[in-house]
Amino acid sequence: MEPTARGLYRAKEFAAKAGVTVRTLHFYDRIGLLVPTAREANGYRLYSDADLERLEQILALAFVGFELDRIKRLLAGPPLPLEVALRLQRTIIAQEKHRLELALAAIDEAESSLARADESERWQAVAHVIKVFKMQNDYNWTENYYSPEGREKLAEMRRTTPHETVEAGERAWAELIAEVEAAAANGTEPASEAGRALAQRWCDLVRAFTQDDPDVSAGLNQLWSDQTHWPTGFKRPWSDAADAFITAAKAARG
Amino acid sequence: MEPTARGLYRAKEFAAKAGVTVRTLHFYDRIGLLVPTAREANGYRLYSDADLERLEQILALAFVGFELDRIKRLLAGPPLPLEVALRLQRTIIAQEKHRLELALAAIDEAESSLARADESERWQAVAHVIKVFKMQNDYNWTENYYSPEGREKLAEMRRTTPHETVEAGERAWAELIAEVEAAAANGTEPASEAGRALAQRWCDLVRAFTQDDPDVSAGLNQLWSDQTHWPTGFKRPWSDAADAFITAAKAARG
DNA sequence: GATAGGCCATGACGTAACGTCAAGGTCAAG
DNA sequence: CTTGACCTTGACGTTACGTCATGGCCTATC
Repeated sequence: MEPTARGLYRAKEFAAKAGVTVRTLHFYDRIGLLVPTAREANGYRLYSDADLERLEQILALAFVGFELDRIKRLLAGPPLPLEVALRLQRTIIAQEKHRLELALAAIDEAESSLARADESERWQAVAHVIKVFKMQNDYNWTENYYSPEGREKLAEMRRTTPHETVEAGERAWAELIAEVEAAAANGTEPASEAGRALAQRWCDLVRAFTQDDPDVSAGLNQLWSDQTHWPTGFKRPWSDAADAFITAAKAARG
Repeated sequence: MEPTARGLYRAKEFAAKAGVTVRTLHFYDRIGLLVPTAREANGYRLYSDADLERLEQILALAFVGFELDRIKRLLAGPPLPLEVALRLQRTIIAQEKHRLELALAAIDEAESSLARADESERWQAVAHVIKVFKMQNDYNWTENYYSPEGREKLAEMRRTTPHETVEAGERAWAELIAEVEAAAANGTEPASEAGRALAQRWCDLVRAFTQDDPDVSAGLNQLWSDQTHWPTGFKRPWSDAADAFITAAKAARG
C-alpha cells in the first residue's frame, strides 16, 4: 500500500492523527520546532511516533498560551524550568481572564446604559461606561503597585534583558523555591543557619531581578504583600507555608 | 506659546491626553479610523476635542475586543447594530474566558501531576493532562453541536459571506428581537396574528442564516436548546421572556 | 504511453495592530 | 548657526499560521 508502513507517516496522515493542518507541520519544520524524523528520497516528510509525542507536548504548551519560540526552548532545556514556566504562565492567564471579566461586566453595563440613553448620546454613554471599567485595571493591575519611574524602569528591563538571563533567573528561582518549600515542610527553623542562608539567597535573587533599583523593588514588595487586592485566580508561585518561612527567615536576618 | 491654542492639539500632546502613542495615531490615520481634523501648513496633524471623543469611543470598543476594522464600520453605520454587536461580542468574550479557565485548571492539574511523575515521563504527564482539558472544549464548544458536515459548511459560510451581508443580517435580527421583546413584554398572544407573523420572520431569518442547510440548522437548534451545557457567562442575545414567546409562536404556526 | 488525479514540495504574500528604526523636515531657543 | 524637541513618511519586524501559485512525484486508467 503506502510506502509508510512501519510507524512512519506522511504529512497528511500525520496531520490528521494530531489534529493539525499540513501547513502547520511545514511551519513547525521551518522554525525548527518539529523537524520530521526522516525524508523520503523525493523529499517527502516522514514523521514517527516520537514526533507525534513531541507534537502533543507542543500543542499542550500552546494551549496554555506559550509562544512557539518559548515552547522550543522549554522542550530543549533542562527539566526544572517547566514548573516555573507553568507557574508564571498561570499568572499571565489569570490576568487575561481578569481582563475579560471586566470586559464582560463593561458590556453588561453598557447595554443597560444604552437602553436609557437617547439617540444623540448613545456613543458617549457606551464610551463612558466602558472607560470606567477599562481604568479599573488599565490592562495591567500589577502596574498600579509601581511608581511611574518604577514602571518605566521595569519596561526598559523587560525590553533589554536577553531571554537566557531570564531563564537562568527562572531556574535559580525554581531551585530556591523548591528548597524553601522543603525546609518549610520538614520543620526547619527559619532563624537557623540554614534558614538564614535561604533568606540571603532569596534577597540576592530579588536584587538581581530588580537590578537594585529602589523604585522597582518597592513596587514588587507592595505587590506581593497586598494579597487582598489580587484578582481572582492569581496566586504566588510558592505556597503559604513557604511564604511564612521565608518571611520569618528574612526577619531573623534583621 | 504653541500654535495650538484654541482646542487643537499636536500629535504628542493629543496622544498623552488620550493615553495612546503617537504611532497609534499615525496608524489610525492611515487606516482611516481617526483622521485628524486639520493639518498645519507644514503637515503636522492637528486634533480637536471632537477627535478625542471619537478616539475614546474607539478605545472603548477596542477594550471589549472589537477589531479596528469592525469599529470603523460600527462608528460609521446606523445606531442599531451597536446593541447587537455588543451582544455578539459578549458571547465571544465569554467563550474566550471559558477557554482561559480551562487553561488555568489544566495548569493546576499539570503541576500536581508533575509532582508525582518521575524524571523520564514529565513531559508526557503534562501533555496528557493538558490534552484532556483541551479536548473538553476543543477550543470551540459550539462546534460540538454540529455534525462534521455542518461544521465544514459553517466554516465555508463564514469564509465566503461578505461583511455587508453579515451586518444586514445583524440589523435584521436586532429589529426582530426588539419587536419580539416588546411583544413579550406587553402581553401579546404568541398565537395571535402578530405573534405568528413574528415567528414567520424569525424562521425566515434562521433559514437565511443557515442557508437552508439541514446540517447547520440542526446543530444550531441543539445549541440554543441545550442551555444546561453552556459555559458560564454565555447568554442568549434575547431574554427568557422573548424566548418563551417566540417558542410558543412557532408552535402556534405548526 | 499519455493523462487525470491525489499527495507532496517550496516560495511569496496576507493577516492585526501596532513598535522600531531610519532618514529627513520644522521651528524656537541659545 | 547649531542644538534639541517635535514632526513627517516609509520600510520592515512581530505571531502563527492560511492562501495561493507553481511544479514535482506517483499511481491508476484509457
